[in-house]
Amino acid sequence: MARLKDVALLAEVSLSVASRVLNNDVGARINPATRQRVVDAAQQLNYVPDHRARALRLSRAGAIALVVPEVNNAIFASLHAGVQEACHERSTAVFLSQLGAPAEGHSALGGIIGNGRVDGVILQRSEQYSDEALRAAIQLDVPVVLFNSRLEGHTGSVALDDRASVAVALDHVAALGHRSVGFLSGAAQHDAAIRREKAFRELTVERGLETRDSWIQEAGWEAPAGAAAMAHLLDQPEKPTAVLVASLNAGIGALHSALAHGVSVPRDMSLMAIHDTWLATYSTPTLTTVAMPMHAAGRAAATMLLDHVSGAELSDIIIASPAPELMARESTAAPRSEKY
Amino acid sequence: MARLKDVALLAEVSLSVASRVLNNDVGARINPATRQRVVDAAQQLNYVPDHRARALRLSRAGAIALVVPEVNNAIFASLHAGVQEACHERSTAVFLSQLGAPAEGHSALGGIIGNGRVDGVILQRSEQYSDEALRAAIQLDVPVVLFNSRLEGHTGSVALDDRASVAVALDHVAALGHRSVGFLSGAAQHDAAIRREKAFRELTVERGLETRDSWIQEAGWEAPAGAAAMAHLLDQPEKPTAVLVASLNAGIGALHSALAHGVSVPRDMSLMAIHDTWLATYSTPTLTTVAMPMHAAGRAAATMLLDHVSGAELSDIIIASPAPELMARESTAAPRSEKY
DNA sequence: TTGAAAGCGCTAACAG
DNA sequence: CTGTTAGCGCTTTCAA
Repeated sequence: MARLKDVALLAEVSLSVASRVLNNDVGARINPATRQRVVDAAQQLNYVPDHRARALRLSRAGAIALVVPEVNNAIFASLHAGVQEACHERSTAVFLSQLGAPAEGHSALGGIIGNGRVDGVILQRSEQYSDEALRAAIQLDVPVVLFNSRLEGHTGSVALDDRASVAVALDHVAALGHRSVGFLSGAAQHDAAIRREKAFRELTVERGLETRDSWIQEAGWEAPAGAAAMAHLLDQPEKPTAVLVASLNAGIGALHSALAHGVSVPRDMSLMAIHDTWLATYSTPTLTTVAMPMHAAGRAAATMLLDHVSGAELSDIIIASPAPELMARESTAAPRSEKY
Repeated sequence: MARLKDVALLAEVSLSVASRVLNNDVGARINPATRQRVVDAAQQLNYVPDHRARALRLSRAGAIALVVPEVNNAIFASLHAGVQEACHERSTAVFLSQLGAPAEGHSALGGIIGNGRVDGVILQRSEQYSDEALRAAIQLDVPVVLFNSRLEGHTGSVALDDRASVAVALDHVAALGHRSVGFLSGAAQHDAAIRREKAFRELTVERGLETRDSWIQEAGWEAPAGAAAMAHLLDQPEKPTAVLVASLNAGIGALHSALAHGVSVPRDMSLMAIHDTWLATYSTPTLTTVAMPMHAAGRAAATMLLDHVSGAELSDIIIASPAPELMARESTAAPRSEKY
């Protein structure tokens, strides 16, 4: 492993000159010939700066952490890609970590990202976190940007336009002729889930769509929760003709549950979910979804974080563009009772 | 941020004593009272060692990277968990990274894990990598343990018992009464795919099951490839009554494709896949799979890597236990033509 | 335009 | 049993 010392030696300059050349130090007036010698030497020795020493000296890790509740959830694929992209442009590495329930939470987060391993964190809140647990978990020595979650007293968040996503879905089923619609929401602890449910209640009224408390079931984000919520909904004596699920994996669970109960989708019931991944095109029937701008959100979160590390202020923003987009597939159709 | 210096000052000891106490230096004889003072001081100041300084001094990053082709593939969930578990026990952080096609490969791997950011890498080969591309990508300054792949001249790998997994699946359909079986394999470049296909060809013969070259289609690991391979298979004038898919996501794609072509599963065709994730229980019909010991494999890979960092030799091992386990679900049944 | 030297925070000889 | 000291490899004043 070539050290800076070796480069300096080969180029016959001092350490400091070598360092300044290799860092493109702007204020440094270096003789072009000298500069060239250093560059050549570095090239020849295949020099790569030692990351640890740099980090120590600069008090900068050159890396950030992206922390999500479930690494394997495909929803995060494009979020991750967006973060990577923005960080790559700024020569920053991205570490992906999983942070589940609060129990393992506090110490785990500290262990992963504490002590200067990273310069900042983008945190996607697990639905198991209460506000208090979340607050405790982010008491770190590094800046935290929350993804699609806000916290009283914490500045630094990037949120999706939850209301718009619900509107897109409701417009779709309304246009298909549905008059009654149910909602399988996220966990009540999660502010994004609360926002989506609130939007659902308000927007159904606005559109003159019928809904009921018993048609609004708490589901959570993953398939088992979605399946259970759908089962509850199907227990009701009267059911809506269309159902919106707050998250895709829960939607997959809800679809399975509906089919297992003998409900034909979309003949008996239209089904939609928020978020779009490859899964939606490989279920049978394929699932109508609302694609959210996860890539842009990832970019925005990473950019905000890196700017902050360089001195800028954190802020709370909503990603309104690109707008949530309807991906119409087989799981939605005109309600059976509608005769034309 | 409290430094070791502050702890030493508060405890009224020298830096070295503080360091030795806090590192539980075994050979160090420290007065219990002194030790206690240091521990108390550290506690009181909420001291956390600076990771960068430690890494520099020890030439150890205290972290490893787990590199997979597709972070969001649920197959890796338990692999990841196993790695995490083993690393946690050794106070090592795990960074999860994605490494796709070779183009972005070499530099990407270097950027992620080069320069002392991690002490080693567990690498799950992407099926897009040829042996040469893989060899180029792992020319690093850190040890690499390959997961479920081997490379001529490279020591350090943990593989699954591919042959056993195929055997379990074939035994299952043979017991159900099937006599003809097809196989949607992985990419031909990938040695694990080659092993599974070889095992398939040999074991069908052993069991007296019929198969044909045209029933063995290259599929790859993800859903689109599985769907395409199934479409090809269904193009054949004669078809097997049972099909094994080499990987779960491809199996989901194959299932979708079969249903879309009007093939009823399992009535017209039984379908199985290797690897088990939540997806298999939320498709309709649910998918019969062979669960592989991914958790154990993850533990083994991490343990081997960390042992190596501490001086032990790398080796090439196969995880034979727990053995591949059949998860019988709805997608397999007795063939229709079998009359009882 | 270049070099010498200090020191980031920590650990590990080596002395007491 | 405890303290002093020399760096790990790098960047950055400060001086020449």
